[in-house]
Amino acid sequence: MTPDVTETELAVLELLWAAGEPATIRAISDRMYPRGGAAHYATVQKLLERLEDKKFVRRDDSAMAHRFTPAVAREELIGRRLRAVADKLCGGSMTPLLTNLVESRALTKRELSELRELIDRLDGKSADAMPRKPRRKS
Amino acid sequence: MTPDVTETELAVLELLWAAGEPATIRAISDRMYPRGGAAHYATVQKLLERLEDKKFVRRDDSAMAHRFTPAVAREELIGRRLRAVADKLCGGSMTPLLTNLVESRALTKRELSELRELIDRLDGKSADAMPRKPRRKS
DNA sequence: GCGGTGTCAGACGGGTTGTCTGACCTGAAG
DNA sequence: CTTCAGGTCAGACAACCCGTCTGACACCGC
Repeated sequence: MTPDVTETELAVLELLWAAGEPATIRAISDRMYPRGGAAHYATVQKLLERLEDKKFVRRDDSAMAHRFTPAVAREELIGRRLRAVADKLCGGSMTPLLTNLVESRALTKRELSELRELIDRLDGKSADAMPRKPRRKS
Repeated sequence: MTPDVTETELAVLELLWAAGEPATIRAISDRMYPRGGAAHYATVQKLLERLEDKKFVRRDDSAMAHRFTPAVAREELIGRRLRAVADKLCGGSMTPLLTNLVESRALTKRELSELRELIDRLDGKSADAMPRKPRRKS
């Protein structure tokens, strides 16, 4: 369930994301393997086929040269992998990931304050308790 | 470089973490495969060997029954995987992970405020020259 | 000696992954 | 019509990984 993409499949996805519009196999192939022959073309073809199977790209086969577009955004992929980490290592809870990130000093002061802003915004929006005030009901 | 552990290898690591003290192959094997034979024992042996190669466990071979202890903490593993995600999907920057995590609504109000506490603590410790608008405090 | 308990090296079988080949289809140029 | 460039599809292929398992050997206490 909830499959993941391979390294090379990810490279294809990256190109699709970068393209911003439906792309053909040749377009991808030419970028991935400049002066690559028919074999490389076929490789890309197979990668796209597998990506389609896993629902990571959509295929438009109305025209003769099929057009492919990403079916998931990069953030979606990030989310999946984060959830995978949380599932396997934290019993599904995301909090340890957060604390690990914050404590690892991998964040600049600037990022820290950005994060604080984010929390404040979300805290105010999604929930019902405002600072210092008791809750209301929706 | 920077190898990762397999699903089953992780199971072994979990047992080592849970044990809290150096454990022998048999101890692990008995827990992983109750009423498992010599084959399962050998499986655990191989798993530990590979874990040792990857520097995830340390081996004490002074006594006849070697004792194994984890060489990395769970948080370390979490950190590695997070960094892997960041490297492959965010060009190495951790920020997208953060925003994704926070925006995914996977956090309860309680966790949010805990996180805020953490940030406040860390931010205040590392440098406190930054004036901040008053934040409610407990 | 012998059985129980270790260790170590290595094979095996299935699955995945990237690569590549071949047969077929189609539309346009010669 | 034939040819041919460009597509599509199915499938083979080698290499690798991973969990499993086997076999040979070492050590100890009885």
